[in-house]
Amino acid sequence: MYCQMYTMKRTTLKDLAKLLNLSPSTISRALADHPDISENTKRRVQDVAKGMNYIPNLRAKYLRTRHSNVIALILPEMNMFFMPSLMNGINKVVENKDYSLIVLQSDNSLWKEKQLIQYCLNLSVDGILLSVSKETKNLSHLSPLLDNEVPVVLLDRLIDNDSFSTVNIANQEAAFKATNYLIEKGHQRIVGVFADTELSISTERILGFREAHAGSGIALRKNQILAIDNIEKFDTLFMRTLGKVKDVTAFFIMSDELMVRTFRLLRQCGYTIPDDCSLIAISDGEAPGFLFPNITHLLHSGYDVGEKAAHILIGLIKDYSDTVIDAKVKTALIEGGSVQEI
Amino acid sequence: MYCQMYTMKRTTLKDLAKLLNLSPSTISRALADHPDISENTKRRVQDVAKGMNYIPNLRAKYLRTRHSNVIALILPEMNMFFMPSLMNGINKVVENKDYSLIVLQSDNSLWKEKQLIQYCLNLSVDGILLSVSKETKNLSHLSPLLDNEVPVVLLDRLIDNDSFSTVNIANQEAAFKATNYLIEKGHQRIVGVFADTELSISTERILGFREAHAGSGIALRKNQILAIDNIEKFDTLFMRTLGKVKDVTAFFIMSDELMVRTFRLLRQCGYTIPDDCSLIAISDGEAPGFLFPNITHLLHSGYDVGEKAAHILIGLIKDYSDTVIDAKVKTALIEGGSVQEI
DNA sequence: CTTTTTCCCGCAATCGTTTGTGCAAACGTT
DNA sequence: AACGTTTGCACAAACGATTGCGGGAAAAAG
Repeated sequence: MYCQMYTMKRTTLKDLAKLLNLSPSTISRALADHPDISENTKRRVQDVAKGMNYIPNLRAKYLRTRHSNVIALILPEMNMFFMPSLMNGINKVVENKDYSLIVLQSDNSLWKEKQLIQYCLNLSVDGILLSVSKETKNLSHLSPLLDNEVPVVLLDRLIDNDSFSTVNIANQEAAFKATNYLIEKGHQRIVGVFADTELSISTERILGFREAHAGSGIALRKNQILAIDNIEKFDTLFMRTLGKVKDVTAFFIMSDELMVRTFRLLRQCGYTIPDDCSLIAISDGEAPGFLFPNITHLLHSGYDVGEKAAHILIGLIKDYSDTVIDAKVKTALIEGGSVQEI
Repeated sequence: MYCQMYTMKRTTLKDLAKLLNLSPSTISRALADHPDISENTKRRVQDVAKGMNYIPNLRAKYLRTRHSNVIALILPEMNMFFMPSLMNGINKVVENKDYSLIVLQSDNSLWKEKQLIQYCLNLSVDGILLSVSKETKNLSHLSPLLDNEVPVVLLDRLIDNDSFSTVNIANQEAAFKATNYLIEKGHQRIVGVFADTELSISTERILGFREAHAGSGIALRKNQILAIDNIEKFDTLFMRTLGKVKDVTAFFIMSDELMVRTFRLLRQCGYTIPDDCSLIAISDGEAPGFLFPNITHLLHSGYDVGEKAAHILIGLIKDYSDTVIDAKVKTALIEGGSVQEI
C-alpha cells in the first residue's frame, strides 16, 4: 500500500538554477522565452538545459497551470470498422493542438461508464469525448461533469439532450436516402438489417427506412425490419427472416459489421450480387471496397465525426461557455456495383 | 502564450481540513485508511468528503509519488484489422491494474516517432508500448528511454535487439506452417503475397515461405513472391504477378489487409475459391469469417499480443529490472473452406 | 503517583513547475 | 545632479497532494 517505487531523479529546473547561479524562476522564464530575460542568459540557460538533457515535467507544469492537456475518449466497444477511423480523426486534431488522448472502454456497461467518468474527474482531464454504452438511457450520470465544468462532446452513439454538444450523422436521413435509392431503382420488397434497437442509431435509421417506404406508398410488412440485438445470433435471425419474407429484391444494411455478415451469408446461400439481390449500406467506406462487387453505400465518415467532435471539444475547453453545438456530418452516396435496377 | 484558462476550483484536501478543523495530512491519511487515524475521524472525514463531493487530484498525487500511472502506446498507423484487437488486449490488463493508456500515432514516420518518445518523457509516462514505424531501422532513438529508465516493450512491428523486451508472433514459423499446409495439400505453385519488405514482419514471413519450399524441394520462381510496398498499388502489382506466374493453384497471404484485397480481386477476375485456387493467410481471425468461404488461416491474435505486452510492461514498471523478455505468442491453424486438396 | 507506551494527530518539507511582486542597477531625461 | 524608466533578475507563494518526524494526551504499566 505504501510502497515506494524506484524512479530515477531527472534534472529539474532547480538543478539548472543551481548550476547557473540563477533562480528557478529565471530558468523557467528563460526557457519560455519570456521578455523579462536578457538574450544573453536565455542562450546560456538553453545551452545548459540541452547539455544536461533537461526534460521539462509537463505534469508539474499542468498542476501549476491547472489543466492537463489530456482529453479522454470513452468508447462502448472497439469496433473494427468504425473506431479506427474515428480515432484517426480525433488524433489528427488532438495532436496538433498538443493534447493527448487517453482511450477508455465501457464495454457497453453503464456502471463502468460511470466509473470511467469518475476516473476522468480524478485525472482532471480537460474534456471528454463520449460514445455512450448500450445500457445508457439518459445522461444523469454526467452531471458531475457539468458541476465541475468539464466539457463533453457526445459522438456517434449518443442521446439527444440540451446540455451537451453532439456530433453524429443524420441517421434518419441517411437511411431514408439509401432506401429511397433502392426504391427508385425499382425495388419494392426491401429488407432492412439493423443492429440492436436499444441503440438510438438503430431506431433513427429504422425511422428513415420507414419514412422512405411511406413516402413512396410502399407497404412495409412486419419481417422486413430485421433487428439484430446480438451479433452472435446474426446467422440464425437472418435466415429466419429470409425464410419469412418473400420476393425480397434488396437489402438495406445499417452498418459495416452487418454488411459483411449479410454479404457473406447471401453468398453462402448461393446468391449472386447484384443479380439475385441488391445491397446498399451505411458504411465507413473501407469495407465496401473489400467486397466484390463493391457495395453501394452512404459514406458515414468516422474520420470526419472524430475530427469534428475533437474540434468542438477543444473549442469548448479553450473558452468555456455554455453553448451547445449539435453537429451533423454529411453522408454521401457512393455507388458501387451492388445495386441493380429492376 | 501566457493565457490563463478559466477552471473552476474544486474542493481540495485543505478545504476539507479547514472544514473539519484537522490538518491536511490527517485528511490524507484518513482517506487512505492509514492506521494512525482513529476510526472515528476516518468516518467523519469520509462523510464530509462525500458530502462535499471531494475529488482527489490524481495528478497532484502522482507528482508527489513520482509516477504517472499512464502508459503510452505508440502505433505506426491505425490498421483496422489488427489495432482494435491489440488495443482490446492492452486495455484489459491496463485497466485492471489502474493504469491508463494514451494512444499515439507515428504515421510511419521516424521523425514523428522520436517526437512522440520525447513527448512521453515530458509526460513522464511510466512505460511505453511501441510498434515501430516503417522508417525505423534501429533503436538508437530509444536511448533516452534507457537513460531515464522508462520501460519499453516492443510489439508486433519490432526490431530485434537485446535492450528491450519484445512481443510478437513467430512470424517465420507461421508462414512456414501455412505454406507447408498448402504444399501438403498438393499445391506446387504458390504465390506469396507480402507487405512492404521494409517491415521485418514481411521479411520474416518471406523466410518462412521460402523455407517451406526449400524443405519440400519445390523450386520457387522469381515472381512467386509478391511484395506490396504500397497498398494503393495492390491491384496493379497483383494483376501483373498473376499475368507472369503460370499454373498458380494457391496463395499464401501474410495479413488480413492483403487477404481481403486478394480475395476481392480474385473474385473480380472470376475465380471461385477454392475451386479455382486456394487461399491461406495469417490473420487476426475476424476477417476470415466475413468472407465466403471462410478463409483458412493461421490465427495471429492481436488480443494476445496486446495482453502479453501490457503484462510484461507493467511487470517491468513495478520492479524495474534489466531483464529483457522476448515473448512469442502462438499461432494456431484455423481451417476454413478456402483450401482445396489437389 | 510516576513512568512508559500507545494512540492520534499536526508540522513542515517535498514533488517540479509557474507567476505576481519587489528591487537593484543601468539608462535616459531635464 | 536629481529624478523617472527600463532592464534583468530573485523571492516566495502557489498548484494539491504525501510522508517522515515529533509531540501531547490518554492509557497502561510499574
